[in-house]
Amino acid sequence: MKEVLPKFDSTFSIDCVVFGFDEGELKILLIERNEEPYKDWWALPGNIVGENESLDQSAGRILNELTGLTNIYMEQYYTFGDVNRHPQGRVVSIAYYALLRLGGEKSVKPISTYAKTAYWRNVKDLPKLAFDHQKIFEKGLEKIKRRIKHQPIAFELLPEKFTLTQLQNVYEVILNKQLDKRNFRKKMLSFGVLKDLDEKQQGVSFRAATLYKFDKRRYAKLFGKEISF
Amino acid sequence: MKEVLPKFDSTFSIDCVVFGFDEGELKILLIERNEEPYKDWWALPGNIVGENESLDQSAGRILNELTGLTNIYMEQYYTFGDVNRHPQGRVVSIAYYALLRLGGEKSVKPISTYAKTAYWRNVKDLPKLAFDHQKIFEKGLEKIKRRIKHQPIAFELLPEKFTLTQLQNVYEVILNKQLDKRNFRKKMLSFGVLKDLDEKQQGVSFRAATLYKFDKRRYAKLFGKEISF
DNA sequence: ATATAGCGTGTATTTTTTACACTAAGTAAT
DNA sequence: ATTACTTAGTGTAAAAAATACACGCTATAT
Repeated sequence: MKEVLPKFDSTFSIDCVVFGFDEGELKILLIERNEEPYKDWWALPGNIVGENESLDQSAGRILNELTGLTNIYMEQYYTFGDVNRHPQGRVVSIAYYALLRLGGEKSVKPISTYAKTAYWRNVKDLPKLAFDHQKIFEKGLEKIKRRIKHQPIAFELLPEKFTLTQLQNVYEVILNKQLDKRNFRKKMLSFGVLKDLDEKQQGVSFRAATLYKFDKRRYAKLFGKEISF
Repeated sequence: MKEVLPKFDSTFSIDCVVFGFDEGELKILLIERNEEPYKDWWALPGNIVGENESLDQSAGRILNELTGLTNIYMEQYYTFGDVNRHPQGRVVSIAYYALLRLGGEKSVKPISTYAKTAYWRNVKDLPKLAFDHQKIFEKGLEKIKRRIKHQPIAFELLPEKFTLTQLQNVYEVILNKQLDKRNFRKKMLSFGVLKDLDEKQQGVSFRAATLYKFDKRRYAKLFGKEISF
């Protein structure tokens, strides 16, 4: 059976742009490579897809190995296949972006076997990246810029309970522009997918804001009625 | 060098959803397979990516082999990588959609070495497809539904000179809903990217409509000012 | 001359988006 | 307790965009 398919010296990998939102900044997770090629360079976390893994599984595994977390929100967005993108042979890379909650416990201490270190870096201040990872990152950022206008992905970057100001910050930093506070709140609340928790922020040194929660059930019921930001 | 990369029994292919618009209908190009697996089944045109081809090149080649045309508008939109999607081994498939002008000369007589036949089929009346091609098609259709609202892709489905009614038909058939004629025209013309050619339709048995052309230069100048339909 | 089929056009209403600034509430320091 | 400070929370008016809606015009065919 198998011999029917031509085999080249080729393989495929997954690369992940892992976004996190922390202290008003949009960050991504970079690793410092420990192996050739591009040893000691900064790179996006990624890996070869296993023989018996689907692409989504593989991306999930890579994120789990890196963060210890499961059930991370992620989405495939583009596949990079230039012939010479990898110096050691033909490697087609399927890119995923992931969105992570950093708020609160700051739980994400990246670990990885194949990397020396892993750090969160502000997307506005990235080092030079290995391979074509700069391009992969840029396309990923573009993608979430577009998607945040229609899909409720902003919540994936926030703790379960969040304030409207925090939510607005996420939109502002991803869309890279200031939004009007009153208009933002009016519109956001008008979608009817935010649940007022009758609860206030804790531990802030000023007036505490109301906490909200994204109401997935309500959103699901709106069935495709796209949020249009 | 190369031995550093693990090699599996794996390869990648391109599959194309080739859209065409003809006589008010949205169609795609299907081939009848001439080889195992799925011999005699209908399938999306596709092929293995060559060793020294980028993905875009490969998609271009496949389309060229099939239609004889070059410079077809196409766009990669998703990669399908379930472990068992191909019965003969691990084949990850990168999907492209293509948009073709069928109007006028009806020039596209599909040919292919690896297919018995190729036919245009209305998207509303597709046969059972090989592999996971149904899924690939559906995602492709979704994609252009979404994209036609923001990008000037409708023109790729029309001859260079077209009437506003034809343009409206493209939107209607892709969005799968009726649009108001006056509102459509008002909005479409307001973008300022249609050039009135001072020319009328020929050979129609009723009042001839004005022909328009998509003005790429003007569109490019609007730089990202997205059309929002 | 007449029938026919699609072309081309404007206005009023509703909805959505935008612009804009002050008071309230809680904390921290004195 | 008073004060200073910082962020929360709120409404309205104007502008822009989206929608709903119907008929005379024009070229062709007979």
